[in-house]
Amino acid sequence: MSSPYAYEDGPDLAALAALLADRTRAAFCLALLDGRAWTAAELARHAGVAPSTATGHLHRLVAGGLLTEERRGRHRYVRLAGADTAEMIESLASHAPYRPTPVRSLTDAHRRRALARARTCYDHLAGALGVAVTDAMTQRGYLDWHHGPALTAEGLRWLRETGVADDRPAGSRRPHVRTCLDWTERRDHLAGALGAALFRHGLDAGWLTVRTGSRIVRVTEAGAEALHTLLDLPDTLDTAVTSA
Amino acid sequence: MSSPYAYEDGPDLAALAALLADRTRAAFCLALLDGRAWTAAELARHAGVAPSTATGHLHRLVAGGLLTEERRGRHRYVRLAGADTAEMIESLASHAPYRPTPVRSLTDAHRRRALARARTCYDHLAGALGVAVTDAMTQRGYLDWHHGPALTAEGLRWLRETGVADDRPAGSRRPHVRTCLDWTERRDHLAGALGAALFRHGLDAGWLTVRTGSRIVRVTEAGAEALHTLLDLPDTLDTAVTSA
DNA sequence: CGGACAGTTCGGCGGCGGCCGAAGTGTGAC
DNA sequence: GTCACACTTCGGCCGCCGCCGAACTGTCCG
Repeated sequence: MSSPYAYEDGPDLAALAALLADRTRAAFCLALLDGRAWTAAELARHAGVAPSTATGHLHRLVAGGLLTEERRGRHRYVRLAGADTAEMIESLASHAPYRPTPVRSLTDAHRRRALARARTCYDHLAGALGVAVTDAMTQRGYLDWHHGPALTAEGLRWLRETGVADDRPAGSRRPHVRTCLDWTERRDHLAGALGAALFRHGLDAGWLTVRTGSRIVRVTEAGAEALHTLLDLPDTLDTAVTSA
Repeated sequence: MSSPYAYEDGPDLAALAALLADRTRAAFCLALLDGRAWTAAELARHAGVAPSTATGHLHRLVAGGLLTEERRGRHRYVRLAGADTAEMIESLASHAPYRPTPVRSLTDAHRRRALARARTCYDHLAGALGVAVTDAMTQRGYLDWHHGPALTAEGLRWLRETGVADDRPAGSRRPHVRTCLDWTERRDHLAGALGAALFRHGLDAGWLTVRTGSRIVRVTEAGAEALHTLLDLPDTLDTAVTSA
């Protein structure tokens, strides 16, 4: 019993944590939370390290199962291994201390405000807008939190009427309704398969747009109108949503 | 944009992960998942390091907010900061690779089997028994997974009849029904406030016992009978539950 | 074929951090 | 008062690992 680590069977928590315990690798993972596949060079530039350094980090992350890679020609595309990985990272991030950084410019300030207002969280909506949508769905009786988050019968009807394609693949083990702690709002927003379906619908319907390479979500005019009629969200999303 | 880390505002994922990225600290946290308060010396012996080494690690964990400490006389008691911290660690552990260790003795084999059969997971039940209870509650219609885990009306009635004290403190933000990935079974078991209430009731009613300093849960004779009549679990828990 | 470019491998440097033992501080028991 | 003991602080050792630049491999394009 006394020899060091001898009876340390069980999950190798330290090995997993070590993958995220480096600033550069953490920056990679946070960037990849946008759900896209990035190339090694993109990530290297993003984190401010040399390509050779990025290579090593990516090897470790892929070997550790956090990332999957896809070689295409001379490019190495890399993405998060799956929704569960993304949710693990988000959940970890929501427990992590916030690192304040001085605002360096006007565009920087704008970028941050936009990110706090509405952004993607892997494959669903986050930020003030994500929380607002979740709240509105609750208030209108589409979500019930009494015994954990759940979709109500009215919610199901509402989804059908709205035309949200919420069919889960039969074999999928992904939870349907799930919450995800929003790290700017410090409150739950809707995640899981339902959150993803909702967000996908928002894109398909032309309510939301996302610029490639960014997590910032913009609401179109049609989107503002839809959110107003469907969920009573204020038209003046820019101001109203930001203040909350 | 290109200066390293300059725009790295946001959650400091790496700092949090670094706390868990060391074998000794990870062993501390996993041990503390039993929900008890441990002394520094106990943890040091458990992990096989010198007391002076443990001191340093505990300082970091407390400073990082993962642990809280309580000085009493010449002892320093330390415990997980809360249920959310415990759940974060459990969720991380369930994603971590399993580290196989050779079985070293007969008692070791017994200990592992007992741990896989039934153990505590911070403040609720885990292991094969935890999963079996969750399954039985689902099969009898007490839990509904169709739209995320939720307690049904029948489930609520059953809890009342059984006498489980499931009153949540009014101000609590802790989720009521929650799942927790079991790392031996690789399936969900019941967690959250409900899982804790259920486990507490099992202890109070004399159905379950836990030896101090261990996570192993034993089912009493009365417990086996109760689980049989209440949930149709087989009497022969030792054999039946183990095989699953 | 040659040049541009993405990614990789390798060697070497530097620093962080985990480990210990020895010595020191405070608490509790007798 | 004296001893035992829990914990702490400090100094020093050692190894790991993150970083880079330079050289190399392979792909795409003209």
